[in-house]
Amino acid sequence: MDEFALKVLAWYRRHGRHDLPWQVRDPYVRWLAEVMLQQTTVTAVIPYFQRFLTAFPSVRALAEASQDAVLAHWAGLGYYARARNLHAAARVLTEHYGNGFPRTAEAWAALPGVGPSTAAAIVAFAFGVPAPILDANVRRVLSRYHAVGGRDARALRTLWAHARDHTPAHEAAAYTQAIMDLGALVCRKTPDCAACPVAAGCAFEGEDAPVTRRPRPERAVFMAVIRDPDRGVLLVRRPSHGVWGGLWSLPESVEQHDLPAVVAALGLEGRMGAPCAPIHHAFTHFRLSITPIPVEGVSRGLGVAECHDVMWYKGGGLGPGMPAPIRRLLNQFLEVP
DNA sequence: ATCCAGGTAC
DNA sequence: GTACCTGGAT
Ligand code: SF4
Repeated sequence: MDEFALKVLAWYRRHGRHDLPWQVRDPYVRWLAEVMLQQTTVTAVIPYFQRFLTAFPSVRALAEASQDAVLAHWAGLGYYARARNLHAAARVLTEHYGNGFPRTAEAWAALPGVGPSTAAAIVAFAFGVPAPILDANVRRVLSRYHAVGGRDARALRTLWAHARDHTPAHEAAAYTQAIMDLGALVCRKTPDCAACPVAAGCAFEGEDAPVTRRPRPERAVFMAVIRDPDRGVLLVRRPSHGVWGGLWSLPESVEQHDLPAVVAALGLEGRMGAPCAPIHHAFTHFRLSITPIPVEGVSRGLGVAECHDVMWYKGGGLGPGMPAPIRRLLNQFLEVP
């Protein structure tokens, strides 16, 4: 076996993570966990993983669920295309694989929301297939160990080749977790090289390739908080593509003076209250300022009936799937009416 | 307020 | 290349 892999495996037995809740063989569990772990840290994932798995304990249960139920259990975790893709992929799996699963990384990667690293991690963990991964942790380790500069396509190809060369034919599951843990626990942004099992062969010179950060433009929206003593707060479903796709949110407009028309289009009449203090929310690619505007005295009996894209929410329970800042905002409004 | 952690789809 | 999220640390 590759010397590098031997050392990483030996380190992992003593210092790696062995009790994460998804460390089982079940392909469904590993798939769910790997998708949740995309762009998301372990501590953020754990509570969502457990709730989600309780609600949808099998591929079939997930496939038979509504998208609303799936999004409700994903709400707050972010990157909601993951939930929509997971749901769609569950339906593909039940249709094409029955109660079975793909056995190759290529077949997994053909499913929506499963890219090369996720696919490789799934087959390595569930079936012991020696498929290389290159997530952020592995990439950091290998780019330093082999002194691969740059973040361009050529550097990426080189790193994939190194990942493939290091991945052992046996113990692929343990090695995959081991190299991820090494990146997460030792070869962090500021590496702890004194604790690293492969320091002797490492070519790291102390400088990573620079990351380019784009400036984040500002956007602003106004959101109507339409309250009714009996029915709660009115929510509308967001379009299935774009930010917060498919989640429930508040009626909104880009211009404040357009908000009454948005409310009127829902068949409602009420007084526009004074705007509340804006909420600031940062996305990867822009910053959003949300100004809530309470709408009071909505006439009883008026308003569109609840339908596929409009609902009243009284609070309590899991509730509909809402973006994190909207959830926080509503918690305030529903606590202090 | 700003930085930081983290893959896939188009 | 650009779109897509959140919570925690500083
Ligand atoms: S020696 Fe340091 S830089 Fe090299 S792989 Fe280990 S932790 Fe990373």
